[in-house]
Amino acid sequence: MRHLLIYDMIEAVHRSGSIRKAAEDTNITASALNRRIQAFEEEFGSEIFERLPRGMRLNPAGELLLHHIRLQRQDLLRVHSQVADLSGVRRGHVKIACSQALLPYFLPREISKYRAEFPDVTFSVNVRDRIQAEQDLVTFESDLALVFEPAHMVNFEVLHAVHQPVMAVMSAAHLLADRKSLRLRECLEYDLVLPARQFGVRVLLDQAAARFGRKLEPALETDSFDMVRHFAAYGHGIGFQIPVGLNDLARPDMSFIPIAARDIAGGELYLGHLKGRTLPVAALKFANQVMTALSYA
Amino acid sequence: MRHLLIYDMIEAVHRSGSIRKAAEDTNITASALNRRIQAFEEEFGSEIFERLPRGMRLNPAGELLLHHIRLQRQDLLRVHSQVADLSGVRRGHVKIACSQALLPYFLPREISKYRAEFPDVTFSVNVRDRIQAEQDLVTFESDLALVFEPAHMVNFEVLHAVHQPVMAVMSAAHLLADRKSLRLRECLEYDLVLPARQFGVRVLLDQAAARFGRKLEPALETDSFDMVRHFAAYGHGIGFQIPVGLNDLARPDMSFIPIAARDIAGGELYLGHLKGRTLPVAALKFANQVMTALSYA
DNA sequence: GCATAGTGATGCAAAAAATGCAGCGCTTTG
DNA sequence: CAAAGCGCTGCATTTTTTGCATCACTATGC
Repeated sequence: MRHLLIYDMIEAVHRSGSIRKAAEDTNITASALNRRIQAFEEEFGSEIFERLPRGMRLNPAGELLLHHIRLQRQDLLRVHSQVADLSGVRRGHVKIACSQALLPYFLPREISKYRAEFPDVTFSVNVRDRIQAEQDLVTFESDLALVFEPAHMVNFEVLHAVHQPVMAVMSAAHLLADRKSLRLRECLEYDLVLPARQFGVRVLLDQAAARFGRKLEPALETDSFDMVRHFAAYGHGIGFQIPVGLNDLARPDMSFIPIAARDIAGGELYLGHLKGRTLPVAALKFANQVMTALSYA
Repeated sequence: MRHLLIYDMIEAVHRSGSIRKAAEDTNITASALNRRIQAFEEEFGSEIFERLPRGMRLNPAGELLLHHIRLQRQDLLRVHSQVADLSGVRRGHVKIACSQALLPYFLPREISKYRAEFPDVTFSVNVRDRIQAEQDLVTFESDLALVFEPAHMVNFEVLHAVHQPVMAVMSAAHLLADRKSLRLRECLEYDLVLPARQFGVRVLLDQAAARFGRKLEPALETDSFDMVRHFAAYGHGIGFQIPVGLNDLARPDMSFIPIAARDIAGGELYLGHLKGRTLPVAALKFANQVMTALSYA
């Protein structure tokens, strides 16, 4: 959109931190770019950049404007997608920020299912912890977030929530593998493989352990849920995961056993978007599909 | 904002229904305007106007775009007002759609109070019935709506609600003027002056009368709440109003008596804005003031 | 302590885009 | 069937934007 080029330029300057660098990205001369920024500030009624000896930085007014620009752009995208929808074409792009737990089974399955019906809809999936996910929504980096026990929820509008107990994950050959339920205390007798502290499951585990005066000392601490599963599968250790990230059928060599609710109540997996946003058609339809999938999981 | 001129042009064409008429409003030639519209449609990827023999009309895609344009413009206004706020200047403009009942005392008082603190904030007040008010929010004609018993509430995000019993309004010399409470049945013995059918108070009255098999036959039916008060004050009739529109001190010649709750439960006066909107600073601050005023009314 | 490389700003001429004018083809209206 | 109103378009003109060269300034490195 030619008339919104100035917004691209502002963002380019913001990203690169200097007019000259931004000029290259924008395929324009530094002088032209400089004058457009100046003209814009003149019209806007206030400066939006601080002029530092090393370049340009957004001032508070610029930060506010930047958010408007992003909102504006995303809303225009939504209009485009709705217009495409009018003419019967189902196009669009859905951007998802999600917890690692959704990657192995849940999201691939849901995305395939959706694209089977609407092959012209494309997806981006960004792995984010529960703090980053909300930030992603604020910057319009993602349309939807699917996270376990999100941290703030200030800008988060919940579309759906589903309860997830904490599951112990171990080799099918493990001594405890045939149990229907496990007490947390029993697990502590074995090597533990735990997700890093920024993850929701870990927080729940730490809290539970603290309640009976223990501190968890994992044999392996990792930020990869894949690693948790693999280490548990091939060693004698015990890992922890939430059900949505597990699949009995795919792993007959492993055993997944819920931790007794009196030890760890579990947490909520939330699907949501930025408060007050109107989602593009494609994102909204996909969100609806995910909601039913979560309900019958 | 020069780069958003095309939006003004689109709106001008939409308003006037033809390029040639819109060209005059825009201070531009019809040919130039025509080509800008065409260029925009080209870029946008689809036509936004239907070409009729008598002029131009927005097609569905155009309607969607128009809403985006309005949202975009209002959000930019909000940014401006927040930027002004940054530099310590409290500027802005607050647009209110409200019921007639708020006009005589409530809004003048609140607006004065607000402007005493921030004299550079200006206001527009549009009198709207409960159906129009919501429409006003959707078209961004107003930032805030303050209405009694709104009709749909689909696009309405409630900030505050306060209960309002229905009050009988009469001359201080009226036979019933000294009562502490009135049954609806008693009022029906006298000449009635009622607001027209689109108003919330009237709806409540009609419903209540219907419950004991009566149909209200007003001596005077009017769409002016002022008229209701004046007729009641100078005749022997009885009018009806909600408390927020009345002021004992200002009218010692009149008497305001609540109708028994078992006859008419009353209704809610709502303060709200368009669902999902971020209000400009000034509108938000004023809304907060109104909320406290309503709470202690 | 001074050269260097980086920054944003600006005057001026060239290039590009937008505009105004006049006129075409069309449809409805009286 | 003429008149009036509509959107559209070719062409000359005006306005705006751009690129180049250069200035003034400030950290950084030797």
